Amino acid sequence: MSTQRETDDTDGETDSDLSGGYDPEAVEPKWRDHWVDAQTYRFGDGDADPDTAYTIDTPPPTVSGSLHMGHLYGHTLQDFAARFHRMYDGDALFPFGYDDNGIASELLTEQELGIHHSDYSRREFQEKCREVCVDYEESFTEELQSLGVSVDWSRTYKTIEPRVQRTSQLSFIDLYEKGREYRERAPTIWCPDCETAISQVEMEEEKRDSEFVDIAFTLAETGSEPPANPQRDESEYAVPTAPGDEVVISTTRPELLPACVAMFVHPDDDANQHLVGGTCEVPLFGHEVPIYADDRVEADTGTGIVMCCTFGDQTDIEWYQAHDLDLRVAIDESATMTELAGNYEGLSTKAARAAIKVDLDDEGALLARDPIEHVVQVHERSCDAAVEYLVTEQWYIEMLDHTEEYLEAGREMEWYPEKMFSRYEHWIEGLEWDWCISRQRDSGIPFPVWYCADCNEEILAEPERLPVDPIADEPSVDACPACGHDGFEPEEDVFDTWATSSLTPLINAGWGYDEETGEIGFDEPDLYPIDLRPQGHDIVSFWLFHTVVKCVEHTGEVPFEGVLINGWVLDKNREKMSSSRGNVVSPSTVMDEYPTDAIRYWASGYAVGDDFPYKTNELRQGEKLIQKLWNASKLVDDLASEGLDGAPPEPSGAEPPALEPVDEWLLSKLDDVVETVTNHFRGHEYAKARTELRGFFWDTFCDNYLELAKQRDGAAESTAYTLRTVHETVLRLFAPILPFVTEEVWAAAYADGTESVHRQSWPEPQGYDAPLAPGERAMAVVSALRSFKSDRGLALNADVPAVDVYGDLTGFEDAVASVMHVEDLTAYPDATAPEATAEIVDIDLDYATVGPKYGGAVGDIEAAIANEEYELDDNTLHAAGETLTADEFEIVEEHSYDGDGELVETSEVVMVVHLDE
RNA sequence: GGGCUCGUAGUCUAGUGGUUAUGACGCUUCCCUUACAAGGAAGAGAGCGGUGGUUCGAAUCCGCCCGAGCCCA
Repeated sequence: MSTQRETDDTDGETDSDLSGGYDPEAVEPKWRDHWVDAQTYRFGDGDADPDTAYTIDTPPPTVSGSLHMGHLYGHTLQDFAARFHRMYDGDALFPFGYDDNGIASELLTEQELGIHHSDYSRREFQEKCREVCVDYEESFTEELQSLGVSVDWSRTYKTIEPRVQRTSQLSFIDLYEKGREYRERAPTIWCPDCETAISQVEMEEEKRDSEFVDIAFTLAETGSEPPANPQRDESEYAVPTAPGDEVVISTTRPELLPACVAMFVHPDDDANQHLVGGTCEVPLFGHEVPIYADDRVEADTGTGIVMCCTFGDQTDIEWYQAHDLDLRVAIDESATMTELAGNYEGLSTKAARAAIKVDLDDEGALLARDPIEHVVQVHERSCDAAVEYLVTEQWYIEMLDHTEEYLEAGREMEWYPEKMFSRYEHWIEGLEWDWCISRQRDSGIPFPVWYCADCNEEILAEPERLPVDPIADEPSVDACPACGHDGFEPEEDVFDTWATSSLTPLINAGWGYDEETGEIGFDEPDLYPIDLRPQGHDIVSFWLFHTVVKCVEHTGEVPFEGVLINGWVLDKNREKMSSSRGNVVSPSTVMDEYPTDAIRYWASGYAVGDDFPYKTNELRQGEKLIQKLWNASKLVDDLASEGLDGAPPEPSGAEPPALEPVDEWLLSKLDDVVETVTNHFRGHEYAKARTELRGFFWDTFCDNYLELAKQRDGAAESTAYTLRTVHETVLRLFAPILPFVTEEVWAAAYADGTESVHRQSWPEPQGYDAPLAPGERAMAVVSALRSFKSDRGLALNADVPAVDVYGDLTGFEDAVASVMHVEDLTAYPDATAPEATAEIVDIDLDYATVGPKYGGAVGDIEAAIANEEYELDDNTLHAAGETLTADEFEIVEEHSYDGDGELVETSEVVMVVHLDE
């Protein structure tokens, strides 16, 4: 919509005036195009100090489809912060990136084109990936721009682009030189579908239907003398005691039998202790395996005897390492049975599983089969293949020795909301693996490494040569520095996606190698550390964590001042949206039906970090508000212009020499609102800012002040000034949440040229400190008179001959009288109504002071008051043997009145209304 | 199984020890009052998931139970 749009006559497009109704369908596209064309949000154009300007590190999404509600909410939330701080701090860096070098992008490409990466050369496949990603990214960008987020589109990046490749490879070299990386042959988590190592964080659990089978091994020898009467609770199988007896295990994976290297029983399993130290023969395959005791055996599952294969799960790996077991590899990188599997060689694991069951059955070794649903570890999201554990050679970043530093880094950041820190904390405390960063894939960023063909010496590329592709490029050295050999093998692996996407704070601040100084540093050091990192709460543990690891290791500094964690958008029944449930709501549907400002208003209405439901009736609130804002603006425009005898309104109009009390009252309230709202925005409390602002604008400004202003013929200058000042300030305060309608009104009422409301400074309190009490009392009188009229079926504009108010209304008499159509309004400060009698009906205790002071006696005091067993003299209350001072209680009176007119009494005001003249 | 959250009118939400619990949507009644009927005014509607404690006092603190979600095994 925006990037490819024709750019004709943008000046004409932004014409705005306040006539007619507000039409978001016309206004919003106009501004979203204009903002992109005019580069309204370009960073660094103003004269703001880059060191104090606000910076946001937006985590680059992987695009695998169109925008979903999570994107919509996440980006909107970031935009609240960006827009507020752009005004508050003078400028804001709000960049954007795409993560397109990961396995997710490759899977998308395979899916989209119906191909498999192994059918192409690496280069060819990379080309295809980029083509597919470009298409997706373009439409994603358009959708994001149509949301109107204030991203600086001149500061975008893709993680596959050469600049980012250079950064990623430099990161590898820097960490290598710091001694934080190593290469090792060890068991790794392997996806047989993608044919690559993956890290722990890329696994997820899935429930699958499976079959638990009981398989009989043959006992070759026992480790010690069996007990006389071995008993096993709840087992249908006899305890094996002599060679030749059956040793029964349960498994879901019989195809791992050829990889079986040991058997285990629990050390507390008395019935089977005699097996420990003995051996068993594996059925079908015939090899003998030792029997050990280990407390990692789950005694409650199966027969209490388990087999250990290299490798079926993570416990197998632990046993393999702890007991120094053999390595028998029966499954290869593509989940095909190896030579070790004998007759089953060449079968897939699935086919082998079926075949082995048949053969076990033939041999009488298959004792039982039970269908079960169990949890398997699968490769995340789109892949879904069950993982294997293979011994392979991989690169790792060492982390386990620095966990305390990473924890400290987490403590130094501000967490919004605070409770999310514990998720980070627990993740680090539970870390068990270093970070495997190599992937056997095509479309990532290659390791800048070669190996000596003779001695395996690691030879890294020089920083100034980056980016390099070791497969295509030669190392800079002619001979191995270690042994002098002149042949080299390129590293064929690529980085995992987090190795790159964990560098975004560095990418945004221009971290790199300076060829002139030969040092690594920042192009824009003022931008680092980054002020804010927004993040979904599901990926705090890995994405955010890995970013902290990388940045702390590279710079020694914590990368973020604050972390903003967003929750999920749930469906209208508070359930997570998912395609399998069929409850997904697409942002484009929502954006077709509601103004973007209304969507943003809805998105601002929840505490940061909380999940919240998508409810269409919640979106109506925002719709109503933007219409109200528009209509109020029209009235302000009218009134303020007339007030100045037709002179055009100016936001910078000078304060008139004398302000009317009602105007000063409103400006004083505005000061309070500015202060409160600013604090809410600073603390990312958007919902509170929203509520405060809406309340002031709608209730105080529109329902009270504007209604008054409409009726006031005199005091024009004071009113016009106040109307403009408050209106203009409210626009600025609403701008981060409602960018379209505020921009449109601003353009119509205040912009003197091309300046956007989003480039204005944030309002500050102006120092009005008129006492608020008379104004509040005046509003209470208005409210009570409205109620009075409503109760009697009178029109709100019905004339009332006279009202006597018993309270101080200084300065507000005329305003109240005109708005409520009272012909003769008299206020009697500190006077009681004549001919009125007051009767004490109750005494309210001030529990905040009475409670702690009198403790258990409070109940007695209350009882005494209820039974009227108390005495009042002057300012003290005697009850239940206690004496309470004046500040500890309040007398509640009820008035009766037998004069002319009707007594109207509320908690705030007492008055007499005369309906007859 | 462990950890962290959450449970307030029909719906969404505010409220982290002080006693007629906030606001909005929806609902009822009245009103087209010189911006706005997508408006205005007046109302009804919850005793805060259940339960047991602590306290003079609990939606707020503690225990247990029920329900939901996320993270980690």
